[in-house]
Amino acid sequence: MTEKTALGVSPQDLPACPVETTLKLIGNKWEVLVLRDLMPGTKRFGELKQSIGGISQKVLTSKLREMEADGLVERHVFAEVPPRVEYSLTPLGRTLKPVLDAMEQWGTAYKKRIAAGR
Amino acid sequence: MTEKTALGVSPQDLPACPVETTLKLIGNKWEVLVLRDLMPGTKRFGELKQSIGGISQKVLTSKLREMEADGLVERHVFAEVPPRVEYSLTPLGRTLKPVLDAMEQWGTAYKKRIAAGR
DNA sequence: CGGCATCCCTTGGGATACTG
DNA sequence: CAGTATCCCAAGGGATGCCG
Repeated sequence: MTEKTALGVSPQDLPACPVETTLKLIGNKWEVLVLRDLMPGTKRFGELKQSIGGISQKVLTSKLREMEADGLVERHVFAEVPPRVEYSLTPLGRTLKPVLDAMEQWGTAYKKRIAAGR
Repeated sequence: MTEKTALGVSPQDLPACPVETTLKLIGNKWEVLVLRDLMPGTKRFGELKQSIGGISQKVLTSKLREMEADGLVERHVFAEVPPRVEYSLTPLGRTLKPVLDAMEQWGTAYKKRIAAGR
């Protein structure tokens, strides 16, 4: 890794194929679901854990850290008792909306197909 | 699992969220890459293994079987010596093109971003 | 060539307990 | 509440060898 950018990503580390590049950032199921749940707006850690469903807090924490390092997610800590931490998408993270939308549309169409018995 | 369809998928098994439904079918890195490489057209097993890159034939075989069971991929065996097996997308598989396109476009834009040092 | 079968290892990821 | 720290397990996935 040479010549790091602000995001900690150097261009040479990225695969030649754009699709693989995307997979590097959101190739994991949990990452996609975090994206989906933050797309509408800011959420607290606990809310996120609940809305994703079935994720342990250890994994959620690690995924959020990765996505933060990749510049997709922002973390805001409030100096309160009890502590409050809010997560939101960065502008870069929000640019992934078309991908999420495509997935949502396909899933919807697919379910109609299945329901129709095809 | 009750009332199975021709694809072996029953509607009740699908998550309520369309995005999760899509993830069930192509939530894996390899599955996305198989899709990408079959999108242009038919490929033989060996070609696929090469073009995907970094996948073992055991994993490729298992992923192709899964995708075949899900109705995304078709398998054509030719009775020749040496044997030839060709894989192609089904009409259903081809409907995933918008998702792949969205990922490709995002990856391209992201790499420009990184190259520009942002 | 295109598989299975087998062995084996790394990793993702869950559960629990503890802390600021 | 939002973590960190352990422990532990199951699954993903690589390598090799054999077969039709």
